[in-house]
Amino acid sequence: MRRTSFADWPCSIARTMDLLGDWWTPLVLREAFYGIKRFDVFQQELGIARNTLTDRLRRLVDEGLMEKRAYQSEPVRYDYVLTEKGRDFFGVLAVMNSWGNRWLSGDEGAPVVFEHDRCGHEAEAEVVCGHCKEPMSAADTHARLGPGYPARLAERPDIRNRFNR
Amino acid sequence: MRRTSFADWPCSIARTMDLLGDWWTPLVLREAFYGIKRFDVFQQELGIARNTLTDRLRRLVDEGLMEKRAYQSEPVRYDYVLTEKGRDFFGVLAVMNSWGNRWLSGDEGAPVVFEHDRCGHEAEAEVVCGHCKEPMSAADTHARLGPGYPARLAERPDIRNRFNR
DNA sequence: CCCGGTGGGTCTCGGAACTGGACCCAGCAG
DNA sequence: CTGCTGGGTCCAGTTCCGAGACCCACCGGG
Repeated sequence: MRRTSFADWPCSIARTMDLLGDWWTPLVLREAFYGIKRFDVFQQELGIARNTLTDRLRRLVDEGLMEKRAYQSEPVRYDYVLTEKGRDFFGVLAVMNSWGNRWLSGDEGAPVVFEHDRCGHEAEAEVVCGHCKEPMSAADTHARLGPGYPARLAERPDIRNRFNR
Repeated sequence: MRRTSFADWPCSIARTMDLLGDWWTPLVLREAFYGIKRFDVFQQELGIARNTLTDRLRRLVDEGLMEKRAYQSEPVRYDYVLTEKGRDFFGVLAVMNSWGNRWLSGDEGAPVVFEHDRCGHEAEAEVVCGHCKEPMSAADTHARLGPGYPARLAERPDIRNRFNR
């Protein structure tokens, strides 16, 4: 009775969660963005069990978000660096950080803030429409079937209903 | 030996993952953004086990992302609607959707795309700096200690090192 | 008055996943 | 030849997850 897999659902959110949707994976990625590369450092900073870390790193490598590199030989030692696919995931973490700063901080304020080097200011991440660059919120955005949506499913009345407004 | 809790870590990403970091919760929220309100519909659309759904909805209500409302009495029937905190989570899902569309779609293209009502165009979500409104990426952003970071921890050399550039 | 349907759940149980800790191995430094 | 470093694997115990059965209040029909 294995966990149901979302990898084949026609939904990028489900697919993303299938890849990264456990408690540790995003934190491993966060460490990687902080510049952590080595197994031991990941392990110490996160306090994660070594086998669990092995597992997460392997999955991230398999899925192409990180790369395992031998950074020396004799003795051969490996480290883990982000690929472009992995670096591109930064946006998700940044938005998650902003949401958490807004809603989960106590009176003392945000634990960690971002600074944007290009403008030199402290700033929260914001989500905007890729076309008009205006903020994008649930109220002014809706979903449509894309080209990759299975035609067979798109016929179903509940699906049509959901995407039809 | 319960799962280690991230709720008290000085990191909004960890706190967010502690709340929502299982496979189902973001999908329940996705359904809510599609306009789903009722228990049965969540259950049928996701194919989630009923007890698991009960659990996820209860946590979302406890954490203030959703609200349980009696929408009729005799018999009393409940539904679940997003609160402001929950609606604000849309950004995270939108960015996750965009990332998945970019990296996890096959040849046939994205399964679901967003349309931004304000400009009327199909558009992917983009993450920008809240200050200068320019795109924010891992390369041009770095993290700093915020006011809510515990002073005691901030002393530690590994922590100082991490946030110091 | 009883039969079944609807909506929103709870109970049970087997299998999977997470955790902590012990163990492993190659190279090298003392 | 002992022990340390770095990058792991193996194992046992506990907890969590998923499927499906069961529950209960109300309603409408015959």
